[in-house]
Amino acid sequence: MMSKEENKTNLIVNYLPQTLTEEEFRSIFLSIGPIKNSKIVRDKVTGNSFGFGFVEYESETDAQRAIQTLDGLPLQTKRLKVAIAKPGSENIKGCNIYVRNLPKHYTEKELNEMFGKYGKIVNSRVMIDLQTKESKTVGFVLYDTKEEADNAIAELNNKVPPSGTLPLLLKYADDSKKFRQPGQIQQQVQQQPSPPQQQQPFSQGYASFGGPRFPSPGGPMRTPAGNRFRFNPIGGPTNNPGLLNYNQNSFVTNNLGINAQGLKQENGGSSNVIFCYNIGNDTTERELWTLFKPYGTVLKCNALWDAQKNQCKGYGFVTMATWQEAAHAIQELNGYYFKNRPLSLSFKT
DNA sequence: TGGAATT
Repeated sequence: MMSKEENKTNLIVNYLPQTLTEEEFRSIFLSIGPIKNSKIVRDKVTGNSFGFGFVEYESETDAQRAIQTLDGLPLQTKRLKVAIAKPGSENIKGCNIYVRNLPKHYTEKELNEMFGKYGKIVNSRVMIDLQTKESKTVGFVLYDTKEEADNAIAELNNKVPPSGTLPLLLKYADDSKKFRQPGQIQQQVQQQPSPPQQQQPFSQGYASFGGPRFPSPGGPMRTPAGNRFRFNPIGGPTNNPGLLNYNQNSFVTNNLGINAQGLKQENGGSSNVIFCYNIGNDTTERELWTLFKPYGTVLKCNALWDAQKNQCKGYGFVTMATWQEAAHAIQELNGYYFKNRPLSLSFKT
């Protein structure tokens, strides 16, 4: 058996949308290459996703390609973070610190400066209030090792930062494990993707400074904001500057009501139907469903069939549950390469 | 008193 230190094929994937199914998760990563296994980590009792998962590839090359291609992938209101998973046997628990009483003006930058002295920071965040956009003066710092976290708590707990007035309160973030304790059984895990579930409104995403983003120093490559790409679950990635034509800091604002590139609520706000042009002539309705599912509840997929040529006519229609979901899908997928063709998406007129 | 980074 290969020693765990050599294993560079197992990836940890963070910031998964809450509603992402195992099937969708797998299909995104399968587009890179063959997978040994994949799993979204869930609460054993409720089945709720913890928002992260694992994907193990058969080859290191594919694992690296998955990082290059999928790290930073926008999915619903989040951006995936993809990195090599540390071997489970390592001392990787208790590395996450919860911080209270941060000075109001602190962002991750100041947090990293303050905490970086005590070790390698894998991830950090400052929570902000969605309404006021102000810091909640609460944050998290995830270190690489337990020793670093221990050291930071010993050095910084109850200390008043240079620009602050209150002493910092530091705790191990998951010492209580409240949310993982067995509670009352609510419902069994639903394995089937159907029936269509109600999507969470865009505004329910969490926020930290910069919104869901490419987190802090120390981790593997971050896709820079200037190197945006679209991901095509079937045809592979391609550069496309049209994606996320708002800056990362406006993520939260955009989640509250999409208003991008000509997609305006006044052009009906009523049509849920997307006209999909240039889908090629071998595209199935199932493929369309897979393509659009990350953007909401797909009610109907239709690929028009040419009976004479016995092939798809090269266009179709996809009906989403709401105008917002349709707008979101158009915003994300228009111009995006699907089976080596740029999709042309618009509201059905 | 708080999100979701080790199955």
